[in-house]
Amino acid sequence: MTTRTRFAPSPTGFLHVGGARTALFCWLQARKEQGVFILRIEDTDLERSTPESVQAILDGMEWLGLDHDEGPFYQTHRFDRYAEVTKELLAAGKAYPCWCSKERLEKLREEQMAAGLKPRYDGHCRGGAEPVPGVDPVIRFRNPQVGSVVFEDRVRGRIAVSNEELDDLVIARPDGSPTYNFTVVVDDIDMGVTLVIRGDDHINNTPRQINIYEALGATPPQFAHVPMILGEDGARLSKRHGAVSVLQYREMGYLPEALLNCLVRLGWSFGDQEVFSRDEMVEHFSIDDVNRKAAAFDHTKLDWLNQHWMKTLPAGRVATELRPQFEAAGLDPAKGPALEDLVGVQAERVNTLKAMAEASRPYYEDFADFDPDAAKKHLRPVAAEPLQAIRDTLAGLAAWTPEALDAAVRETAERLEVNMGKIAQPLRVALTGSGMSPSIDLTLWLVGQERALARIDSALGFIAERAAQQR
RNA sequence: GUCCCCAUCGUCUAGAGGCCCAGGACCCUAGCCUUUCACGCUAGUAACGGGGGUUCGAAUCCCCCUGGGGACGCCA
Repeated sequence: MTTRTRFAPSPTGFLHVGGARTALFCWLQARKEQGVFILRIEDTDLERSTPESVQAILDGMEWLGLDHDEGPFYQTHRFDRYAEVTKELLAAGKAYPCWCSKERLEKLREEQMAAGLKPRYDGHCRGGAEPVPGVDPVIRFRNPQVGSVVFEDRVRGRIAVSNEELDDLVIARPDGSPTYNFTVVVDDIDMGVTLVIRGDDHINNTPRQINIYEALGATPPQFAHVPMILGEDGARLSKRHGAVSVLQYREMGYLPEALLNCLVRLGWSFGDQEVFSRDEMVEHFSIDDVNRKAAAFDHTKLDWLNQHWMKTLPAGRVATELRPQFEAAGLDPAKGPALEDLVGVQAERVNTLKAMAEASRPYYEDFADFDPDAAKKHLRPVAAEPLQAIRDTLAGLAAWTPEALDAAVRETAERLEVNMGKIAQPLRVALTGSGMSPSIDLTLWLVGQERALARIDSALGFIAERAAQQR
């Protein structure tokens, strides 16, 4: 039987990293077994679901490259189907209407808590109750009262829960709209899902869902409950941990390859291997190897992986992701070196694309001032001669290539009998305004001949002006 | 409160009774490389939560404790 997995987020917010990892695991397992990956939007909560969230989830999935084979299906389009199944259950006596008021239920809950019991519906209407005039009833599932539900979770192992712990859950509200525990079961049956991979906050729901499968005469799928992702402080990941939305990571300049790589290693490993390409993940991943412990999301590791992938991926691929960062930084890629060339030089110097765009500013637009510290240290009168010398050499250079530029700088230093530093540092400050940049040949290469000459002239002017002031 | 789940360096993890006085990676520190900043390379610090068992032998199996998380909705 072909494996069919599904990712079923509810559109009440963005796609966060926890959801993204669940989606990744579903996707990987399907791809690995050449199965089918289904996307389903669980939007039965009309109050909280928004079209923006749906779009954010779709965008996030697309950016990560987690493509689905079927769907997206929307539960709101399937209300007729749920109503139909509810009717069947009612007809078979496997569900019943309940007129209990919320007030009564609330009071019941409080009493049970006070008595040290687990709050559960007491079955007041289970035996058939008198309709309350003017009140639309909810529909409750008639859960077995004896025995226990046992299932073999593919990451947790055997889990057993006594039916005495469960109660008769609501499957339809007074207005007829269905509830979560019911819709998932109906959908997973209708969509032929064979393996349910989801967060372990759903473990407690599983036994009651299995009871519904059985009431419907269906064989439950396999389950795999993956541990949650925690924030860096070990608490459940939430907004206050900063970025949790996948799309925010794109904005911050992370590559999807890096985020995926980081996520896949949370709760899963393959020997000592840390770096995984998409293909390697598919090749080696197995849901059965996922461990049970909740893991904390580590941003520093993501930074490391991001840089790794910026250095490793084809420059053109990285450039594609870099382009939006230029726009965000207000930089025009047309006004400087080709982004592919830039990536080749900058990838090893920063760990996000955002930082790369920022660090590349001098190659795309003129800067107003020299960094005061760098200028003070390197744009001194003694630097005037080397700067003039290298300017003259550069002005006559026919080939503006890293090789030619490296040779030009070295020869000039040799000719003047000074250390490389004596010429490279002032030149660096002249070219970029700061004391930090790629190696001097590459810096020159990126700045370009025309700009380089003009900036050296500015620097020479700055030195002269400063000398005049001090005199 | 009741039920369920979890427990190896700061973090992610390897480890499925002897190969482990516990390995890798990130972070951090030191050194090397070097025209700056990085990259790279080398080295170092750092963990089996506690207590009982079982066993010739336990990080690995069992029990208790402690600590953490989750669920208990007419949310998903």
